[in-house]
Amino acid sequence: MPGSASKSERLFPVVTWAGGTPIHRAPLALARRFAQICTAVVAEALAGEDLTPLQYAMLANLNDDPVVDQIGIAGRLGIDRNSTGILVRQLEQRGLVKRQTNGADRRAQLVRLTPKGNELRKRLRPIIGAAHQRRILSVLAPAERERFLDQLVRIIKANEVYARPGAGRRKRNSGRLASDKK
Amino acid sequence: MPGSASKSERLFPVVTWAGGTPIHRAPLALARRFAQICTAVVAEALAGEDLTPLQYAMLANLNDDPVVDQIGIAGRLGIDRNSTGILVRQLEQRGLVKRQTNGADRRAQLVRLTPKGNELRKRLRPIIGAAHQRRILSVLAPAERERFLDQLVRIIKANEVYARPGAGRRKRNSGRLASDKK
DNA sequence: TATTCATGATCAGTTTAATGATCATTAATA
DNA sequence: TATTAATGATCATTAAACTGATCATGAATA
Repeated sequence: MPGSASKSERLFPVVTWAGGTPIHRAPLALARRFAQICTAVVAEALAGEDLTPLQYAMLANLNDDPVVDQIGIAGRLGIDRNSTGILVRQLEQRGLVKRQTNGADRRAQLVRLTPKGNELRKRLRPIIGAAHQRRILSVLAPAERERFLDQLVRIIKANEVYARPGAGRRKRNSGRLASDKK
Repeated sequence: MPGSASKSERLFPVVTWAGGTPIHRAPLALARRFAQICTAVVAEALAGEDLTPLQYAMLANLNDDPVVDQIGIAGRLGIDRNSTGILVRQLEQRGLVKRQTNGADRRAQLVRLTPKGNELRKRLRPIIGAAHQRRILSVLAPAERERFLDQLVRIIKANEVYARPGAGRRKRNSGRLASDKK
């Protein structure tokens, strides 16, 4: 039935192709692909370093403010505090970060880069930055790049309550079927 | 040492705040948050429907071309074929899609919406579209919205080889430590 | 035709990152 | 001060989505 497309179908048509595959021109579908691309580009730039993109992101963030606890890191990376603890331990075992209990608040584990971790961060940062530029932003005209990042920042700031880990995930047992053992 | 920021630090400064939390103004960090937001917005709009955002995305995509095999669906959603099979089975058990073996190629499982599935899709689509508009795109000036989506599409098209599932993930056992049991 | 390769699907098992509960410590309040 | 609530971290477990192997079928080639 041509001409019968609903309003939302007109707003987010299904005519966009990536490599011959139709995808929806809607924020959710585009955001998923965009994040995949950014992750893959960074992963490629990290090849041989034995670091995941998230581990790299943690190194990069730790430089900003050298004394952060794990809750602070979780907020910066957008992951939950448990995953953060696992990630910190992995990097600690490799000697890239160290933990020390906060004297003032002995619940908190303050995390900081070791000299070795800082060396690695300094070496990788221009590599990752160049990969971002070359693979992702170079598609946009130079004048567009800042505006594009600004738009992303504005969307994120306006929706910070939604920028949390675990959204859309089923809670425990909520998907349980009647046939499952109780 | 003020003024000593490296080139990549100047390109992607660490001065952006979302809710008081500093995040990096770099594609990877922004893309992660952006995808989180889109997922959470859609999940909220789907509250009470017992559908994950990905399940909804599959319903929405199945309408475009009613006869697709699971490999085709995987490509459209940007997930691997195994996850696709699991997702299809979940929706099949709820009577939203049905599978039938292709007569011409009996390897393939052709998936299509059932009338019930199509009803659900038609009911949800404007709800999801409105949530996208209200929560995400309304932040941008009307004239910016199309351009923003265009920019995302251009980045995706130019990097389709990177738009694949599983990037940045460790291969089996590659993270094994010497202390692990063999 | 027989053999080899390619493709769609599924099975078994792994990796990542989440949830929910709990412990230790700190802050707030009766 | 004693009690209760809040916070940072960790433990045990679950959920989602992946990898690698395998099976069935189909296509290409000797």
